[in-house]
Amino acid sequence: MAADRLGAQRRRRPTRAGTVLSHELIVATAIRLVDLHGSDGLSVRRLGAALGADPSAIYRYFTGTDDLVRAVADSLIGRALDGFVPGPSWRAALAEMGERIYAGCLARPRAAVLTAARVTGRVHEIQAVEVGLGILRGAGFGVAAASRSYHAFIDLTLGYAMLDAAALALSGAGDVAAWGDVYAGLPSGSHPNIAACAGSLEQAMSGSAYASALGFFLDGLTLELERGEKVGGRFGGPENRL
Amino acid sequence: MAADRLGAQRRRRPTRAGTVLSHELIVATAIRLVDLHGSDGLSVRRLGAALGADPSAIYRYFTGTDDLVRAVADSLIGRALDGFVPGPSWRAALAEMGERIYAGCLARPRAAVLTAARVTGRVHEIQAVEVGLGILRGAGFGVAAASRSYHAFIDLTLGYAMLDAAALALSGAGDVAAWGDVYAGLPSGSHPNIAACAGSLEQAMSGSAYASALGFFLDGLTLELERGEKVGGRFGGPENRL
DNA sequence: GACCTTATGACAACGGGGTTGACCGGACCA
DNA sequence: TGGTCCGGTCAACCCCGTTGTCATAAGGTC
Repeated sequence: MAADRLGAQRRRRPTRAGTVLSHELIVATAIRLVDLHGSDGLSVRRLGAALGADPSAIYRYFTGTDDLVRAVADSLIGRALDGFVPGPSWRAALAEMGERIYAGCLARPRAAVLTAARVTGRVHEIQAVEVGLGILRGAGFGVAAASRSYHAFIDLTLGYAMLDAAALALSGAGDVAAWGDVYAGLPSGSHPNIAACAGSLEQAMSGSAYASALGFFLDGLTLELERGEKVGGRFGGPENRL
Repeated sequence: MAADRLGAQRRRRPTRAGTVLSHELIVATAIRLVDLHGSDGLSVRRLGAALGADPSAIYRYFTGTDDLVRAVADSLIGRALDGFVPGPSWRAALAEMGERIYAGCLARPRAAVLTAARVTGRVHEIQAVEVGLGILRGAGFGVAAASRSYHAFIDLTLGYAMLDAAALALSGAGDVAAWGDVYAGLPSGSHPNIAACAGSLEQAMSGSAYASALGFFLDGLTLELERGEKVGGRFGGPENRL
């Protein structure tokens, strides 16, 4: 009986602590919790406490943890792309869309780790797919090529976002410290290349490679588009390489 | 007291059930567990049961769940790159390395989801970094460029691997079903692009975009290398774009 | 306002999880 | 033979997700 998201619920009784629950409030509180205590810090019980409500009340709004996480993911997508309207250049539009999503993930790394790999199937994600496909189709890709290109694009973005977010989220907690601690002191005898790169390795690993990877990717798309236009006109056949 | 990985432990007492524990056995059993019951199926208690040992015995070998997961991750890296020797062509070598890691992740998607974002700081990962840097430096990249390129390369690979593994691991469990269920039936009025791409979207989303993305990436690296060689000789300055 | 319906919050309980400290037995060395 | 200590076991701690049941206030109807 939980989580019918159609139509705002009509009867809202304040919690014992006085707060009035809603999907939005719960999701927002969950995001705050994750930001604060890390991705492990999100638990139904803690969320209930943070809301001033009994944990089980959450099950009136979401079918379970999974459903809640998906709602969180969708909310983050919405925030990242809020107010985004693609300009005339498909390349610039795609670049901005990617940068926005990437930046949104890095802004809340702990939440991104939790959500970046999820398919939400909700409004904001659907909207993003719609806009992304529109950009690509407007550029001249056919439906098959646009679908595949969008997939490659969004996975590229989310992949880098998740890895960089994970590195950021775990900063100092052990994982990333390894780049400084473990890799810095390896002897050049057994690991000549690591030793040679010692200084720049840690710096490179803590930075982001998304921007350049996205550039390469867009270059590839551009090339493919030109090739497709030369061969098959505006709607490249489905047999394009990508 | 736990988990001094230096030197094989000398005193091994068989478990009540008769098995003789070791780091390797525990890691292998953990991988088997994850493959079987999914990433949530790995628990210290279940692992203990599967080993025929008390759960707490595991803490004699690993400091905690995190340490164990890192060991699992490193073991998977080792398997993926076992016997890999880069050939003379840096591009082919990097491509094979990427494909191996990617394939290794997809072969055990449930384990990959758990481990792909982790920095293990252990032997196999170190070996992989050493080899990868060697390939790039052999191609002519300077230390800074090689470090950055390796980062971009490995994140590209792991990012796609993790997303595709997640999609595979959750097949039928809700996430991926969304592409068929939610996106297939959207009206063309409100979502014209999704509706137009309906057929190819689901297909595109279930497939992999890694191969083409890797191709784009290698094209970009090649271009950058040529440009660097034209400008600064064999060792391009650290100010290269990537 | 009285009354019924029902949405929704609270409570208690279930099984399972990670982790720890105490215990202890047997393996190794002298 | 005896001491040391590695490493397996046990019991217990507190946290977790989830569910079934109950209680109560919101909202509509008359």
